[in-house]
Amino acid sequence: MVRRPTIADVARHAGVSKGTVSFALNGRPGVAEETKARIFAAMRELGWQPDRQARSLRASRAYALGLVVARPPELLGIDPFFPTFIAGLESVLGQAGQALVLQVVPDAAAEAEGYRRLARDRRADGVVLTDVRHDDPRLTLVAELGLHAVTLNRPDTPSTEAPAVCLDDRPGVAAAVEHLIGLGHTRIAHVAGDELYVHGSSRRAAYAETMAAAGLEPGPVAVGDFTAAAGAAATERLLADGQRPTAIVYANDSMAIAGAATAHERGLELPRDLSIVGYDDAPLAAHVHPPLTTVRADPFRWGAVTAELLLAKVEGVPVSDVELAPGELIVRGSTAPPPTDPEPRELP
Amino acid sequence: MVRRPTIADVARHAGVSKGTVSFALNGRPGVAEETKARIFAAMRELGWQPDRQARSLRASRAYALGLVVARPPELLGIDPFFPTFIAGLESVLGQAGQALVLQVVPDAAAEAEGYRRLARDRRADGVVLTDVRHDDPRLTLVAELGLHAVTLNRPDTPSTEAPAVCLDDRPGVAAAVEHLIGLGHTRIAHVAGDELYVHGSSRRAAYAETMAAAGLEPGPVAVGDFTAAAGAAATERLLADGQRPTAIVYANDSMAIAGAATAHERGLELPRDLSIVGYDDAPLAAHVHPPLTTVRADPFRWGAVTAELLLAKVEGVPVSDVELAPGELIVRGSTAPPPTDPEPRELP
DNA sequence: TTGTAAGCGTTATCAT
DNA sequence: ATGATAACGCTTACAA
Repeated sequence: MVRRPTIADVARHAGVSKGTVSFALNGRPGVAEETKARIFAAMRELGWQPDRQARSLRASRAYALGLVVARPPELLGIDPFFPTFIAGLESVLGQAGQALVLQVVPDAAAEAEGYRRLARDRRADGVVLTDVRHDDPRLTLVAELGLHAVTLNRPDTPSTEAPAVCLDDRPGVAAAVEHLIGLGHTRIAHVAGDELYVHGSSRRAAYAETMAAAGLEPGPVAVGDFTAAAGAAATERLLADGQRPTAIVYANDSMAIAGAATAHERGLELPRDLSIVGYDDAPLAAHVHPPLTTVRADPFRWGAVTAELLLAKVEGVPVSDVELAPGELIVRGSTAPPPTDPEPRELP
Repeated sequence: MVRRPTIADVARHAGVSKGTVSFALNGRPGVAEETKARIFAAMRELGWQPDRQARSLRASRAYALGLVVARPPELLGIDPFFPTFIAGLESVLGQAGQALVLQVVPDAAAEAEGYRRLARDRRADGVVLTDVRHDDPRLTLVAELGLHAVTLNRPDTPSTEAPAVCLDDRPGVAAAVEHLIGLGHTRIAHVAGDELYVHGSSRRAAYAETMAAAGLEPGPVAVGDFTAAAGAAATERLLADGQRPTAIVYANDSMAIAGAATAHERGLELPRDLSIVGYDDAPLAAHVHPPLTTVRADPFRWGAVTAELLLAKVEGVPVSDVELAPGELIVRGSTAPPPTDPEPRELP
């Protein structure tokens, strides 16, 4: 570990003062072209880069963004969203010389503590708020903490402080329901995600509205919490019902895959006896039996755009909400016309 | 945003000098009990906490650990390991007032660049090396960069510089093979992970050794890369074989689940016609059809222990390798005795 | 156009 | 036992 060169070394090498080097570096007016060239040559020669820690102290900036992920352990491993979203964030942050500081915590209380730590230790200049909840308390929290923030999709009480990066999940769910209706289904059930979250209830609303728009009675709805176990339990409830649905739209792929397994266990054959649709297009979706019809969003791009927006906001650029292209329906083998007999066959 | 108090404010408030406050804070000898009490009272009263950025500059430390995850996008979303491992890291780092800076990159070249950035920007004091490869070039890289490091499992040329946190995957794979042998299987195939990685080849070796120890011919081995698509393709190859295996041991759950779907497509019924075993116990493993027999390690604990070891190393404490309890076999519905007819039934 | 010097908030080294 | 003062490496008034 050799001592790394400082701005003073560069200044000495170029025969100028520290201040001049700083001005040249940051492109301020008032440095002659010729000296500027000499300074840059010295920088290259010494391999000097401004020290981030010194700059951080001086500017009181972290040059980093924060992300606190609050997920129960079972949900963590299966959600295909986060890793790809983070890769998207990173694709922008890396270029910008910024870092991502990540926290993974089990629940909402620990999450709040996470934001507090981020602010107290000046680890991040801004944070990304994912999994927006109804009346989300984090909006006021981050405002108090003086952290810049952006939300993924709009909270129900939009904050003027935190712009939203929106990827509307309703068109995808609507397309799924319409696809099933087009196949001839009329008894279409829904396994919703946790209604605590905006994306849980917006998917549910899209389902109900699309059914209603087609003149169909919105079928039974079972609420899960996005985990595979909840998807299995919800499917149990729906299938035990007298008027068994011929199709089920799930709020995510994990629940859909677990639901398919549950249907299998009950002796149903998919998609002959039951059609199912997921949401996310998880990497496994194409590789289960039958391959899962689902909705594919673009988490990578979502991450990239989120990073850009938040960085701009941190820099003081005025920003406003961004709308991304909605996810598209990917039709695979888990959907087919409903059974032809007027009444669904009895369960064995 | 009110100006936060500095150590000078505390000193003034307590009627001492900055130096004395610092000594009291860091528990150095040479501060009278009575003044110490006065100083702590002042700290509490003003709500002062030492500023991390100033401390970082002074000590030339980041008070953070780094993790660079290099994964192809398809593999990212499905690997149940990372999120839980990170949660484990976090459980220790949070307590210790440290942060985790994460990078997610697509390939090995970007990964090296990631470590360079971490070091150049002084973002992390140490890094975790996951997915250890044979002749892993990262060991010398991080040494050059002056980053402390620990590896997950031992590289084949163990570095004295970077201790390893080991969770041997061989006993789990051996238990899987023995379980199948106990059920009466003799033609047991293996779908290996990428042989580039130590955990790819160690699982394969454990499979082969256990077969040999039981006096069985190690069956065909197909190599995948841990993705679902590769698992499906590998399974195709194994099933197309004349002497079709009656059981397959996969190097991870993603490939196993995809393999099960492939077998289904070919008209096989699981576990009657084919038994399969995975590795990881992904959250979905218990919720596919049939529920997957697999090996469960403990990524959370692995993360926690890794963080402890790496922090100790950063602090200059002498450390050595740590061995964790190996994963255990979880028997579910995807394994059963082989078909009774002497020859496996013909494929339709 | 350039140099000087004063911060940013710590910790460490000297005195006292 | 405590106080003054100088780093750490940068940015930015202000002077020249």
